[in-house]
Amino acid sequence: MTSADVAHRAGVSTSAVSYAFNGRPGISDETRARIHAAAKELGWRPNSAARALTGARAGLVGLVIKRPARSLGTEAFYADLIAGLQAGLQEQHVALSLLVASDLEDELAIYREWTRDRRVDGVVLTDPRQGDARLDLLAALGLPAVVLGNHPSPPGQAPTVWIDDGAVTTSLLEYLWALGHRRIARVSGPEKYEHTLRRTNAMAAFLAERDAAPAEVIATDYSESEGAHAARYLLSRPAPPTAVVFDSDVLAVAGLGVAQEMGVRVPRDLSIASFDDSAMARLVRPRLTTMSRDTVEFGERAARLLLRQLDADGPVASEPGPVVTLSVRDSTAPPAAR
Amino acid sequence: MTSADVAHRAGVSTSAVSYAFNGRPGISDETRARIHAAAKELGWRPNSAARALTGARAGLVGLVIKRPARSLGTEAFYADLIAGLQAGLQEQHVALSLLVASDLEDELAIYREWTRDRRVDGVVLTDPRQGDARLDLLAALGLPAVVLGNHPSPPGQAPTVWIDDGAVTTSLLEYLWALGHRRIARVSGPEKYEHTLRRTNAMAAFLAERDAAPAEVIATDYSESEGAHAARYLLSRPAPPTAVVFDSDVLAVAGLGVAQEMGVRVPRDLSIASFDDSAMARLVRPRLTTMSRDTVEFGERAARLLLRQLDADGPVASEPGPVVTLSVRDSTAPPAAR
DNA sequence: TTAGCGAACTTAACCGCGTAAGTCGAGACC
DNA sequence: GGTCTCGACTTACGCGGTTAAGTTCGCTAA
Repeated sequence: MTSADVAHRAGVSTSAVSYAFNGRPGISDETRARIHAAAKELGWRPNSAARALTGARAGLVGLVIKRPARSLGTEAFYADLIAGLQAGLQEQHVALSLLVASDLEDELAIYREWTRDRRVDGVVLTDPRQGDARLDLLAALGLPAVVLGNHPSPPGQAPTVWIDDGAVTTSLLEYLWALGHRRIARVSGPEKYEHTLRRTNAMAAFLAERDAAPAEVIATDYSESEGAHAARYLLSRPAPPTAVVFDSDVLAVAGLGVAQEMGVRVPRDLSIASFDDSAMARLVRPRLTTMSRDTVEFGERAARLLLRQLDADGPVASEPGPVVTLSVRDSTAPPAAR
Repeated sequence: MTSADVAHRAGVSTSAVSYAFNGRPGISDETRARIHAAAKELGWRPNSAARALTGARAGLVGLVIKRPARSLGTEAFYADLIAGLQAGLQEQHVALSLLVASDLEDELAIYREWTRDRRVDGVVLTDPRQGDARLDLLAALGLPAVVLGNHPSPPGQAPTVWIDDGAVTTSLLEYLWALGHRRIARVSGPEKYEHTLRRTNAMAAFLAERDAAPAEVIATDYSESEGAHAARYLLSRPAPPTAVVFDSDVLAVAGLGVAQEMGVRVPRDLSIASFDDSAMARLVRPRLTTMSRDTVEFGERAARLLLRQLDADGPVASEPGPVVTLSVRDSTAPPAAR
């Protein structure tokens, strides 16, 4: 079953089939329809390897995950993201290829190789940093990309599906502030990530506006152990915070566990809130108040933006991601009266 | 950078390069070494699209996930599995391609398409059932596969990396029995899966051997809501169980939440144990006693078995997966004296 | 001495598609 | 009426490998 079969059935040459399938001019509408009909009858679709070989689409999009492989399962983010990307790509019969890189050099090498072999048509980038080396490399390689980030990307760079973590942070803090919390601490992710910085800055601005003392922020590597450690530290201070926000739900659940062990009642003695929602946040007791973002939808949008970019010749504009909403559950309450 | 460049540098023809790289005879050891040296100097590796086109390796292995896309993130299993597969495949520069199927028909269609396009060299199958239609199709298509299952596969079928869920079940029950539990219930996964059946049978046999009453088993679709529902039902019986085992940790955590809401103290009034370990089991309070299996390792073994099968001409033998061990944590204790 | 043979390579024909360059016929134009 | 142009296709070649079918050549055996 090759394009020759389709060509024969439609009474044309294989190049006519190729032109028809790639939406190129030089084929009358009538013939084009006849070719598509023939292909449909035979159940033919262009062989992806052959297309990749001639420099056309490979029908494959890549995602590099730069985390220690073992930690992948801990967080729902990547799993949800993958599910979303999948859904978005499937519409155009594009598959997703996954690679786990151990460090930046590794990741860059993968992009080089993918480009060299035309293995993928484009890639999805997560966890952007400031002055991200990957963006420069991808631009140099000419490999189309879409970034999951915090703000529209500057012209000339890969488009971003963005969620403004600053605004999200502010919403969450407004809620806690309204409850009456004045000593709010934060257990964050690594400072190198842009979203971490954005949250930090937004929090600082929020408190400054209200003439409150700066928040204590403890950075972690997102691991349970560092989350637990940070929580233990915060709760054993002379004047412990009345509320702690955690950058991920794994951190939050780890923190919750520590609180329970220390006999700190949540939410009575301590309110806990988390960015990042997931099943875990709903499953623990008390259930966690979180900022919930539809990660699957986030992935779907990224996939579609990437496909649009592949179809378009020129640059494509960034676009906002799904709306983030506050899910108030049982882990937050007004601070206990002193 | 093509094989011609390498050939030129080594002073041979491109076919010599091809033979050398594919370990075929007809090339002297000396020449072979020279060719490999030349390739290394130039940083050349065969273009995967071109190889796929001629019917050789595509350098891609497929994994179809047949779960509602939204639920992917809930369970750590797939994420861990993916991480493991990745690690195992990377050794031979084989990538992983992922597809989410909504139902069996979908999944079968994907295998057909992958075969037709030679898109993947082989696939990994999870959640085998009895008389699994996928195995028949894959055999018919001649698409190499590896199954993550419960027992060595019968000759002529795709090899399995197996973990005997029956034995695992028995271990867990022995522990609970030794603690003194006599009314043990179970919240299981869907009955259609082989591992569910194996556990059910093992549990029945275990109790029968000890002249105990058969256990109450409630099947769910692995969702939090059905898990919670099952737990609520069990705990409101006239003579509630003193211990409940859950087939997955999501179910277990959902059950734990219900117990806490109902004022049932864990582990004092009720012991909870789970097959499937993950970060969540360690993060909740009380921490869950689980049978823990290294899912990442499971994936790695599957990947290596698949690669071995691709290299081998004939059939490859099944092999045991990683050892499953009991992790005793805080959710189990002797039953309260009546 | 010469046919025979196997090891070591090379030549050439694909694999299935994309596309630049060519062909052909019909209408436009002067 | 003859040349031009343009749309609609076709021919022919290349992408980067694999591999069946040669081609050498040194060596053995009768």
